Amino acid sequence: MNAKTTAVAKAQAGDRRTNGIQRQGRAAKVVASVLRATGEELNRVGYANLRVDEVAERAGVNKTTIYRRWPTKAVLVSDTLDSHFQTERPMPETGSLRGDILAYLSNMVTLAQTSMWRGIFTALSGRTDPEVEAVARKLYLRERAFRTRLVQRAIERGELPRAVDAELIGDMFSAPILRRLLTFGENVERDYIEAVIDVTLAGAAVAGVRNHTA
Amino acid sequence: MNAKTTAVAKAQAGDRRTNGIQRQGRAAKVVASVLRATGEELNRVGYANLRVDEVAERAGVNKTTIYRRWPTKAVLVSDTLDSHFQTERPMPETGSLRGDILAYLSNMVTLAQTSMWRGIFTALSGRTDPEVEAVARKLYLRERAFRTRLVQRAIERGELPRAVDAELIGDMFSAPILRRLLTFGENVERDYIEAVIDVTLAGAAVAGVRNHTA
DNA sequence: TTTAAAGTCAACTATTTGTTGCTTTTAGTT
DNA sequence: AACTAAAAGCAACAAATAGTTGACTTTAAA
Repeated sequence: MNAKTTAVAKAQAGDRRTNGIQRQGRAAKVVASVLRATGEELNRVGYANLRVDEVAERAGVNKTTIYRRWPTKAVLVSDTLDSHFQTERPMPETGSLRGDILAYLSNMVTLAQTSMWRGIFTALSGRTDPEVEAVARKLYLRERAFRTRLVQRAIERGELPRAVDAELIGDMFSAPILRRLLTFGENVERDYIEAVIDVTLAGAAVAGVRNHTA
Repeated sequence: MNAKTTAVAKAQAGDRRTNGIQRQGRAAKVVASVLRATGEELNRVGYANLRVDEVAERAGVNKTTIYRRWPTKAVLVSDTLDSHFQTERPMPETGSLRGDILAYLSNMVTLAQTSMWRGIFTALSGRTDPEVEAVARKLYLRERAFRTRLVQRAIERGELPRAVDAELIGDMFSAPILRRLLTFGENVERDYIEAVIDVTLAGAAVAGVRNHTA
């Protein structure tokens, strides 16, 4: 699926007539440049209007070069998204669940304001190809797990009752924010974020919150 | 923008040599057939892969006929969405806010399971054209206002404190459900819906929930 | 200096959106 | 029943863009 991986693997294999791994410097430069250009174009025109020719031009590279590495536009975008989700975000450590959630959501809103991430968010909303959908799903599950850990820790510290469904609480404080960020690229004010957190945590604190099975 | 409206207006205008409104029966049949076919194709292949030729074939109509009424694919889809949002949904009247919200969300989940609405939801997520985006925004605002009214009524009945932000509460019980429905077409179980409602209402009941400005 | 991987260039195919001119059908009017 | 104008059908287009191919050039490592 990932043409870059394929190319690297082929280079590493190298038969008798091959002199080992080569051109890594040049290849790395091209890959980095194309992925960056894809992200920028994504931001400029969105997924549906992304033109491979324009990505090539912005990257200072020939269209053919892109097609030799990435078989389709979908794979190119999918790889671009992937490359930006490599870095694991650090778990917030503010001392309170409320502070941790606020840090998590503020970080998300900040990211959504950078041009690169706007492009990525655009692609995630407008996805229509299986490859891109797969990346979106992976990211979604990763973020959900991250939020669940955040809440679970707080339960273990005794900040919330044991009966609380950590995954559900994670959904509840993130969904209204994500919906506004992703659906129309709306800005989200800090007051709104805090209000969402307050209602969620007040609701979670009430004993007897039932578990759901999912 | 809406080519159908334009055509009807032209027919009604009618100069000396025109014999008034004509062919309404035929025109209506074609419009209905094309809009239905568009919804069905939307469900089958999604917005990005929608082919006007295939819509025409499914509608039993020539491609040219579609282009004469709807100038672009985006307008066709936009009109299709519009035509399915005409009917105002009745306000639930179960006697309690919890019941009303449950009815509202259950109805939404049920709609999302029909093939026609799956298509519409697909288009709403994958929108990339201004016309389609405009319809999506209109629908979003309408639903939000509907939910706000639902909560506001309950506040006036004394079910929730006056200080509660009705719009925020509406966002909070709907966003997690909509996110699952729209983002990946996931099914949403009744337990999950009830859990979301319980946490939201418990949180809202706590006095001193701050208002946000938005 | 040699060599093979990787990039460039230009020309190509295939698909799909949207257009145009002409012909045919249809439903209301006479 | 014949007439007429709107609207549908049909076939042949143009334009944009994804993706391909083969011949040639550049690059970095041995």
